[in-house]
Amino acid sequence: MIKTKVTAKIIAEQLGLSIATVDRALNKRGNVKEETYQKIMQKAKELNYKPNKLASFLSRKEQFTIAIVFPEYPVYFWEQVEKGITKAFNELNDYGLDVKVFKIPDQDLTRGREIIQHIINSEKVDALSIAIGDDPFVELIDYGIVNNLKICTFNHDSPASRRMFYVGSDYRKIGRLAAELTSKFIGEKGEIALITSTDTTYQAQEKIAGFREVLKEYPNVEMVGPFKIDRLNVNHSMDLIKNSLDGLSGIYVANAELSSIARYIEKLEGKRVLIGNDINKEINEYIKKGIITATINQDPVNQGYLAVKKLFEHLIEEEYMNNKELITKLEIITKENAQFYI
Amino acid sequence: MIKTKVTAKIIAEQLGLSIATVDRALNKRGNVKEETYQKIMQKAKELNYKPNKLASFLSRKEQFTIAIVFPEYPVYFWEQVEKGITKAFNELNDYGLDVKVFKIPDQDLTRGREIIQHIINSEKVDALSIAIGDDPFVELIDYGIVNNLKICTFNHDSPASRRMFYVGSDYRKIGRLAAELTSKFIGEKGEIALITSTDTTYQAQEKIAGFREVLKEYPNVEMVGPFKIDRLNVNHSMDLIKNSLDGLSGIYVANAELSSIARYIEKLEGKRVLIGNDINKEINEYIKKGIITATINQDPVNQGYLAVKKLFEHLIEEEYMNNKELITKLEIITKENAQFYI
DNA sequence: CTGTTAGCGCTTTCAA
DNA sequence: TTGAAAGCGCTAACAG
Repeated sequence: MIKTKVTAKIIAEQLGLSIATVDRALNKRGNVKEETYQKIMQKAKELNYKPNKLASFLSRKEQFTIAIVFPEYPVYFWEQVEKGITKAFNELNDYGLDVKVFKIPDQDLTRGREIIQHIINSEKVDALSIAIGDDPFVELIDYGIVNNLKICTFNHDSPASRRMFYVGSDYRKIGRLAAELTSKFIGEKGEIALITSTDTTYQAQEKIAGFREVLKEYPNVEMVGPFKIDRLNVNHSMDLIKNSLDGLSGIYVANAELSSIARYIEKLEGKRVLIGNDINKEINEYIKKGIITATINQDPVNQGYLAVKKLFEHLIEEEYMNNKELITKLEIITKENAQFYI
Repeated sequence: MIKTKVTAKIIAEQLGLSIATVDRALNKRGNVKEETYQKIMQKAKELNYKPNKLASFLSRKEQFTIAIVFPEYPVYFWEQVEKGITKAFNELNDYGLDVKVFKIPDQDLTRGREIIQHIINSEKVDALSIAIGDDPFVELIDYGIVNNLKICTFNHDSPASRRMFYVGSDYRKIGRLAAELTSKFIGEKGEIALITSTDTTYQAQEKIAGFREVLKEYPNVEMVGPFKIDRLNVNHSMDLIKNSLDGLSGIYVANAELSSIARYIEKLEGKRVLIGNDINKEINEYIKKGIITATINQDPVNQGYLAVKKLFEHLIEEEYMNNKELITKLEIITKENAQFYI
């Protein structure tokens, strides 16, 4: 049995209409008599018509440009995000997508503002994905939205803004998972230090809050800290809290200094559970050595991928998302499954 | 600056040639004078020409059919695999892919042989993905290969056959990861029971071997078992080993009866670490209750997706894979990240 | 409201 | 060894 593909042409022929009319009906572009419209739609359903995306895109010859803005630090994390961006680009380039990547030098929010401002004003971009933020960016995002840009945030949300959607982790859940893992690995009894960074971001706050929430479920586990570590001077910061670390069963490192801290911990006496976030080669080495017990991965590749892909789908109106949150999954990495993430 | 897309036409114009000649050169289809060929290739590189996949597929009008054969049991696992298959189908249907799904009734290898035999003889299929196996299927696979079918295995390999590649877990690694997790969760000290099924498959053997390997790294952890559980009579089988379970710190369930066993364990006195494989709603409930500590996920959706996608890429000769293994990742699921997998 | 026509970028005859 | 022409399935003027 030969299966003839059902195309708009087939429908047109069977109904004695022109392809143009069929096309107008199928795409609800109006200018079709109600009666004809019904006939076409019915025939389409009857034959199980599926429009061919390739042909559609090819003939429409639209071009879309998505700009994507994110920080540089920590490098290993954003490199993985960029892999996902590249993956989405390769997948969608033939469909008319162009992607422009802007990396913001470490912590330079002013530069970030300038770049975004410039992108909006250039009017050469259809959509924008932003991973820097906190409050000062809300008005900038809204300004872009008013100027007809489609904007989403990723990795780092600005919920107060009018961005269309957010792609990334739920940081409270990271904290929750960290608390669960650390508690279970220390045998649900003992003290856990929470280490964070000197700058108190919303994300860091959320992690701590989540951590505390879950610790309540473990009556014999206590948290000490949070201890703030200066990322430019990890060893010194650690020296300052060294005494507090004695007798602890576990440590959760909520900032990006996991490997430096692992290096420091390695030299200390005694064994303790060490949990952190994300992964790179260095972290992997400490996992192999048993210094780091486990790490929580934010699926950075997928974050980059979705930040582009979902925006593109939004642009072509395939999926319409307004004020949604696309929470990416949290993966637990230990010695025996680290190979899959590195 | 307006970026003109570089198409074969542009190259042709700039070189004063016809599109046909340019196309022949670009696709190395011969019948082009060496000199002309060089000119074209150089120009293509100079302009950074990238062929448009959509146009290429549309004009080539090839159709491919992939058949995919897998068991029904355990249902929740194969449902997830099927989701991945559907995802790949939806993604590639416009490119000319058709997928035919064959589910083999529980354990009925004879039926499996018949179906595969029939698929091969029908000559209506270009490629075949098989997830049932062990030795008796080797000659069947080789027969298909001889008959010009592209064949891969997934989830369940037949390494002795001439299949082009395998997509799925490394079962030894599952066992290894299970041992690491259980050991760490029990505080690296105590006895762990390993529960498996009555039929001794290669996969089960591998898991056990991996489990033993890693336990050696934990001097204070001992394994008891493996205990074989009859899946049609879980409670009875459990009753038989109930006494051995007293005083154990942990249990690793390597078969597909995790939720039944969790239900049984729930009623026992005392608390122990319980680790298993895969996830469904019922398993998730026991994770939430704290009966199941963690479970190891084989990424079934991705297995189904890749089993189709990679075969398709092989068919269109985009990626040529011979005798390769595509090992899918192992994910650790606990209470606080289970929501992402259900 | 409907149809005709040209064209997206590439592939494939067929003829020169 | 090269080129002209038709066509994949859909869309977008434009004319009627």
